[in-house]
Amino acid sequence: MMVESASETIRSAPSGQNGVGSLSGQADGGGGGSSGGGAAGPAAGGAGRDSAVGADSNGEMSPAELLHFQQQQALQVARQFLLQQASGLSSPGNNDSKQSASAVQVPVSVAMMSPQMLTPQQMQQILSPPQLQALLQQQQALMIQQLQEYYKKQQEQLHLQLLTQQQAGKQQPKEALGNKQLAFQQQLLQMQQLQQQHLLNLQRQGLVSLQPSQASGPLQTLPQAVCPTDLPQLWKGEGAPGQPAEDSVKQEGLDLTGTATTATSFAAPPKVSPPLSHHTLPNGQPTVLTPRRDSSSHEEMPGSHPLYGHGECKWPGCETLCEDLGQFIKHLNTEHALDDRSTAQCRVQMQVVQQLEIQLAKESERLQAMMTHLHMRPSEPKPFSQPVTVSAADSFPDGLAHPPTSAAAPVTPLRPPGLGSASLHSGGPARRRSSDKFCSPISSELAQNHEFYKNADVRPPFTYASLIRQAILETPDRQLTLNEIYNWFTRMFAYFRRNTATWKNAVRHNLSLHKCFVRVENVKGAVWTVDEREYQKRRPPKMTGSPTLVKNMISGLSYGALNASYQAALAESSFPLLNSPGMLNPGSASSLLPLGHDDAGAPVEPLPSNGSSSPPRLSPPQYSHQVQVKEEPAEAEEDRRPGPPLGPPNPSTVGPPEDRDLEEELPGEELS
DNA sequence: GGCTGTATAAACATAA
DNA sequence: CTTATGTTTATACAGC
Repeated sequence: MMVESASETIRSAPSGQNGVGSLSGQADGGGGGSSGGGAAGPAAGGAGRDSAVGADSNGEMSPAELLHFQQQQALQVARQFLLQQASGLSSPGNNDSKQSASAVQVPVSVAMMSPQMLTPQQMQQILSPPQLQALLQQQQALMIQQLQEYYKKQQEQLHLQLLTQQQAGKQQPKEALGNKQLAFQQQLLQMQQLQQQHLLNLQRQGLVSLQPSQASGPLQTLPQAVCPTDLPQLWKGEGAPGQPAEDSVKQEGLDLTGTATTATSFAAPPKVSPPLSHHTLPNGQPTVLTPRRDSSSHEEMPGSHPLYGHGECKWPGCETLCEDLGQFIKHLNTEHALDDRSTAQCRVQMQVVQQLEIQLAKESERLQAMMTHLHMRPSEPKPFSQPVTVSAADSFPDGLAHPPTSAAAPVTPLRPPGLGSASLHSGGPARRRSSDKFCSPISSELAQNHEFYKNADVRPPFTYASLIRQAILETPDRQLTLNEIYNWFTRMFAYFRRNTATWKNAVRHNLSLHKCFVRVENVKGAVWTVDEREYQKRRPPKMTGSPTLVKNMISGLSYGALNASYQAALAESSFPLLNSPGMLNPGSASSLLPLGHDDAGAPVEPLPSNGSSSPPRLSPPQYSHQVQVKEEPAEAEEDRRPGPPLGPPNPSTVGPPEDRDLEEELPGEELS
């Protein structure tokens, strides 16, 4: 093999991988990645990772860095403070608890994802509290002041412009006026973006070092919520669908809060995001990721206007169609001239934006609290005293792959409960067989960590097959085209927003390889469906019987200190059935192991909040029915025996005909 | 050490 | 011709 050189010519992704060890490297520390050459793998991977990561991932920080981070934190705190003031929801206690809580998480999630950046929480751990506090207070005050000042100035400026324009009135040539208004609009937009940016920054608390640059790339700083590749999307959201600015905000909000918005149609940039590119931008600049055309889409194009998109005016409440920019400008000048009405609308819009921002802040905070509550043990971070270094090194041998991306796609302070660490630990690819089975409750796990996977560049601990299945099952029709599957992947997992060539190939490979995936010719082409029976059938003996497996997993997961609650969480996520989802009781951990079967019970899997999918899933029989609906290559007939549409599937193959509602995760006990 | 399941990579085939 | 979609084959790993 040694196809490396060859592959390089074919696609950027592969080459990047080998060279940098993004996917493969991180996967198994060279295991999978080294496929090209057994011996060489590890070595190469190791070298690459060391050199790349070593520089910036070590836990130690220079004084300068510390200061930088402090400032960043101060900035964020200030922003938050501002917001809270605005919303009247100042809850210092809340804030504190949140921070301390996140501090605990940091080690794993953050460290793995962005070794080179410490979160404020971590900073706190490193610095002495009094020190930090003094600094923070100082800077906070400063920042707050500055921010307030800034906003004030902006407002004044706007006001001024409004006035001048009013005076200038229509006396000026239309063009001039148009320009002025344009400038005004842009400024307004800029300001809004700035504010949004602040909010977003707030959201990705803990992350820093993104240049708070201004207008140049407002949204670029909103990392974790949006993967670089999604930016265009976001912008489109704002600029295209003829939505007022508020909508864009909403979108972002959605993103942040967890709904799958971004990648809806996310057209993965055709093989353009080799890991390498990420690496080159440790600071999170997504530039590389965004192909020219993408970036251009949101860059101010010569002939574009923030209030003009998709041929129509995007002034709030106005959807007048305009042939071209010129016409639009005219329209703008006539319909939205500087009058009381427009000004008022402007103000309203500002308020809307503010409200949304506040709302976003609140929701974000709530989410944070929820996550920390559910996933983290408020316990002391003692084990992580040196989180970054340790975890980065331990769990992610190749930390390299992550930093970059994480930088680009910031890291969420959250971390997948339970499995999260597992996945992180194994790092790799869904390559954890056990995880697969064990994770069968994928939907539940997914539901719980939906947010996490969506934003964090962490490889989900599921096999491709299970992911594909999940994607398909989440659909009302239970069928998806290949492209839709791709989209689901990118939408649900930040991880799959890169290395597209690799995982897409894997997806296709899996679809073809596994009998459980059935291709059905449809009116609009071919779609893929899941043959639940096959799927269950192929599943290996559940780990029910093999405590060792479970044990191993846990031990493996607990790269060190896994406390009971954590384990509980882990177990919970793995065996949702046993524990009511949502509540983890530490004590339950022990009970989990025994339980066995992931599928045993059933069902209830909380669906991903994204709702797009139909929560109510069909029971197995129905499934099969549906699946069969489509005619299909009779080939595997005997195997998958379509069985009567409704009738109990073949007993032999399908254990519980009656199926409890178990939906997907059914049972595997049938076999055993 | 053999099996099995999975991940990756890649060569091909085929249809749009 | 290019691209997307599918199929297949080969190799490497991990767990049993």
